[in-house]
Amino acid sequence: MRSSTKHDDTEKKPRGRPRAYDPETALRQAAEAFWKTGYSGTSLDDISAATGMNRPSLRAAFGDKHEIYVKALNDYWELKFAALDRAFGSGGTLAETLTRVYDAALSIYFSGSDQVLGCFVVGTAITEAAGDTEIQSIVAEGFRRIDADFEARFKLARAVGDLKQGADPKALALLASATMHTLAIRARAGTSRSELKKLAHKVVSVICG
Amino acid sequence: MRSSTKHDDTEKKPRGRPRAYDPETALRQAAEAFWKTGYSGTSLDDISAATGMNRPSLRAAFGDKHEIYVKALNDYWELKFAALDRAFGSGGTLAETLTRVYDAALSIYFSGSDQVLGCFVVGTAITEAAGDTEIQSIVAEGFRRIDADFEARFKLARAVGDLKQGADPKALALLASATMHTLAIRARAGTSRSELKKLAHKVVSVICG
DNA sequence: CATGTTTTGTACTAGATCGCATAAAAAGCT
DNA sequence: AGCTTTTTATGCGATCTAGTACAAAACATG
Repeated sequence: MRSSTKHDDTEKKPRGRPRAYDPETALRQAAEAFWKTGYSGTSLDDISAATGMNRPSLRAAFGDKHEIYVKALNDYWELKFAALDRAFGSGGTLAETLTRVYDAALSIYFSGSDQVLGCFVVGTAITEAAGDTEIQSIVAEGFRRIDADFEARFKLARAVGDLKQGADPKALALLASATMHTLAIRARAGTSRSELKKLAHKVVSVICG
Repeated sequence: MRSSTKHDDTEKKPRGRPRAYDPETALRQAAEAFWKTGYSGTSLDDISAATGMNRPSLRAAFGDKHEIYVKALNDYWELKFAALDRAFGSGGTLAETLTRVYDAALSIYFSGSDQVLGCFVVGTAITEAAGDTEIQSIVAEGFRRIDADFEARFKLARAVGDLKQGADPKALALLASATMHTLAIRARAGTSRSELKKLAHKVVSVICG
């Protein structure tokens, strides 16, 4: 938001003691901790261990536990949207695009360094969403966006003749999103990546065939 | 398991002080507590408050926190399977059956007394599944069974001519399960019941039409 | 009515968890 | 070098959490 995603040499050096840790990577490490054990299952000490920062530094940098989680959640959505945008935007047939989208999702779901963690949102935020309106609305907004992306792609496919005229883009978009949800769930439930790739392939065949 | 689901008058009266709470309803109350706030987010004191039992009684009746949760999880699967079996077994066309199945699922997902809680498994067990092999296998086994139920129903539909010969029952079963998953997720993310009913209707139309 | 049996209710211990207060460290500025 | 600023690091206190020990209560049996 405010500072150096790309280093900006016009910035003056800050006044006091320099930070020992990069905020971006620290947030990502905190997110990984939440990703493994969920919001309630992760203590600030866990996050402290994951980032190498001590608790007062964590608080100064990101706020309390809830704020850290919300930042991690927003960060995850950005990561995911970026990956999906790339998958949606690389051209090709509808089937090719859908396959790329699901591959991109699986790459994230299987990105855990030592375990399979699935989707951060489905795997951790959904649990909190029931009792936390802020998290709930962040989650819902992300889903809306993905639904819209799918729907736009199906409309395009129908216009181009890649999909038959009678097809309902909104209905297909919901099915496409549902497929992403089931991938997220099943990844965390232990289904292997190759199995999920087959699942995605079958779905693409049904939708496009 | 061992005793009175239906009261069994051949049982002798137990020897000591009678239980103040019915184990079955207590377990259901404990499950509702977990359902709201997840495994880690629910303390034994919360469960104690929900059931009216104090902690030593809880432990004597159900074991430690993890055992209580596992019992609640198995109990939920039983409840859900019973509802699905009814929905699958009531005859009618494929479209009618699927609609009944999703209605049954939504009835459970919206059964919370004061909030919408979605699916117990998707909303709470999936979070734990990543780091808990016992929970993971219980979850995975339930999914397998539902997948199989759907597949059997699609095979039947194809045999009866309710579905075109080229249809792939396994692929459709995965789509049908995915739809249930997305209902579970979206319910907890705040989507209204009527909206989800429409979603299910669209999916049924795509699958059957 | 005394005894044994089982459950309930209270209370204590140990450890986890979080927030915060305070000191020490590391830099820039004059 | 001394002062200011910002971060890091340590540690304390209050609360939460889980497990368990122990006494009281409630019942059946003889």
